[in-house]
Amino acid sequence: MIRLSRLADYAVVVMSQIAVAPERLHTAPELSCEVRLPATTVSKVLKLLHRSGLVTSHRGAQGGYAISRPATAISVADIISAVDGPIALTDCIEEAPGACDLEAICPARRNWQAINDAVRGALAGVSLADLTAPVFLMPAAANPPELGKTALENAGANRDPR
Amino acid sequence: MIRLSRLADYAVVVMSQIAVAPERLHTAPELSCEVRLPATTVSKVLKLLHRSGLVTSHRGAQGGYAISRPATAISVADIISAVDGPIALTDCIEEAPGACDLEAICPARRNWQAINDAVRGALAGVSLADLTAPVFLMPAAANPPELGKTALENAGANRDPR
DNA sequence: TCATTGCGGACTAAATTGGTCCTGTTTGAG
DNA sequence: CTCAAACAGGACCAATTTAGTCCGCAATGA
Repeated sequence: MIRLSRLADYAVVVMSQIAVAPERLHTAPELSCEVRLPATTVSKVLKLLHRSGLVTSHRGAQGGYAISRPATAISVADIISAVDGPIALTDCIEEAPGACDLEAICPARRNWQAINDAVRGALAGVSLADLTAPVFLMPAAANPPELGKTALENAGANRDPR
Repeated sequence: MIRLSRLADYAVVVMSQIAVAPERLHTAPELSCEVRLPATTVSKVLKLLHRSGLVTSHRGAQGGYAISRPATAISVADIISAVDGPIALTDCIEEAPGACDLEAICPARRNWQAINDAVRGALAGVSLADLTAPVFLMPAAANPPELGKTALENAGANRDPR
């Protein structure tokens, strides 16, 4: 189903929650409660987010987590890859060459990279700030125009209310 | 890992193979051989592709599968959803409302749809013809660590080479 | 009429994932 | 100085999902 892992889903939700009060520290139990997810699981997610530098942590009593940079500077792609590892639709994207014995003959192989980048671009085009905004506008508006047309912008154009 | 199911991967490869000789019929065993995948599995994939109308089938001796429309009119998104079902990154996209008890409070929920569409758009933007074209390769084959310019943009530009 | 080929679904085995738990370590408060 | 609150890291198990196989049936052309 080309589904996101559940942990990645959680991560986005948790990050959104933190982003609501960016200045404050948030403890794992507190977030767990706000977000209605098991404390241990939330904790696990937070650890992963911390490892990738998306949140800062403070140990000890009165400790907790805080967002490490403005929500506009964190993309959904960042969050997903923090929990799930690099965004790679197929094995042959991250594996060493030779891992797949089809390499020589597979006409698609060559282009998986492009497909993958398309998806990654789409996810990179949505920031955490976009998510918490009450109404999600196409982020092209929110992003520096120097980036040029983003995948999401295109995607937005393609957006078929199927 | 936001990974494609292996079956979806296979499906793309198999479709590519069929697309190479669009006029001919291809039997499952034949394709299995060309693509170096177990015959039973290839067969399974072909059945799924047929159900979604991506290939036509002819039973009986001398039967086989053929592509149902020009490769330019089949997108990667079509193939993936034929095998894996609708492209839905999270549960709450396809499930009935109320399935998730976070609905009321989750600030991200509302926007998953947009993210999902972005990804789907990216996949819909690449056609089977693009995949089989020898030169779908984008100029920046080694893409930058930062994903400023997106693959989709390039992909879009390369679209429909003939 | 028979070999070939697709059709549909049931079933099993393996891989992945989610979720829990346990044992540190750090640090502020009392 | 001590204790409790909080994070850190990893081992572990259970449940779900997925891949892959197999079976009997149906169609069809030689």
